[in-house]
Amino acid sequence: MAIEMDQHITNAEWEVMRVVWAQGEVSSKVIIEVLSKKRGWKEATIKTLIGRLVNKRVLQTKKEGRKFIYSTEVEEDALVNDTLDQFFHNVCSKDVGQTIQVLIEKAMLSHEDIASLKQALIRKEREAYDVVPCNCIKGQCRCHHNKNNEECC
Amino acid sequence: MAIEMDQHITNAEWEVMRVVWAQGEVSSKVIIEVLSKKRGWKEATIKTLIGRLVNKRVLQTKKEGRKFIYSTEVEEDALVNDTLDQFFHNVCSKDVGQTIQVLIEKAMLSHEDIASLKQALIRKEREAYDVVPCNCIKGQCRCHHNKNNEECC
DNA sequence: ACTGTTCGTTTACGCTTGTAATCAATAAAT
DNA sequence: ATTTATTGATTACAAGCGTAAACGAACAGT
Repeated sequence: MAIEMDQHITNAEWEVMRVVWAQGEVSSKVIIEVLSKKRGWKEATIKTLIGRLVNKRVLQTKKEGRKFIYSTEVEEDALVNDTLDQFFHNVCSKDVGQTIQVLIEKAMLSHEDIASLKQALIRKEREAYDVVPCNCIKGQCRCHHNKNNEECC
Repeated sequence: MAIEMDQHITNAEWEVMRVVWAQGEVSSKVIIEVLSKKRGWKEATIKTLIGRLVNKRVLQTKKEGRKFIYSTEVEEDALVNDTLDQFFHNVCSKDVGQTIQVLIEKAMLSHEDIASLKQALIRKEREAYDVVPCNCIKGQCRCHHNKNNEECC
């Protein structure tokens, strides 16, 4: 990721970011058109969101006449991956495999996706565990081996 | 999932939930022990979080003397999956495969996990797309085929 | 030159969240 | 019986968030 993404992007802000990612360089006008239609937000609301993203330096601005063109250095896939990483802190490492499986089952995947995922799994085999070590602390995980270890379970 | 999970669980609340999921039936005392150690939270803070979860009816209570035993009907995997589902609304369906791949690459997986994921992929092949249809609206996605369609791209 | 429109900025406001202190009721200890 | 500890409930409070109106400067149209 190009920028220190300690920034938290809220749900409403994601909508704005998606427009910026889609368009690359974009005026507030366009963002407002897209989102007022999609979400029924008032112009003012969308302006607020843009303003907040600029404050957080997630959006860059370039003056063009009296108005601004917005863009971002934050890459979409980087932010998606970071956000998911964050979330997976809430899940025991032993359960991640199962969780990914549910994702696969629910996703719409192409043949190409599937081939690529299979390849990834094959590569993964080289570093696979017999049993994935649990990363939970004692008291926060059901697995209860290793009871005397601070690092659960 | 056993209960209508329109409920939003905040990050801080997840910590409490993980204790409840780990223990099944648990007193505030234990929750406080675990989380004050893990997060350095004050007793009062953790009580607030428990109280909020009870208000949201995410936690059930059973009186035992003057104190309560807490439990939940919300299942961990259901909540994890719901939350991920939610999040994936922010991602173009065409990109989900790639996103899952990054998850796989970063995850710790067992041989068993991998075998199971492979199976899931094989099953998935039967309903695989040649090209995954994009579910974004116009203006929020880079893929620009089908320009005249409201449902992008 | 005036007027309406556009667009960024400022202000608003109630709700949620993280973090906690205080209070009140009860139980335990002396 | 009085004191102390436990524990749930109430109150607090600043920051973040969703949603938006109002303001002011600059532009566009006439």
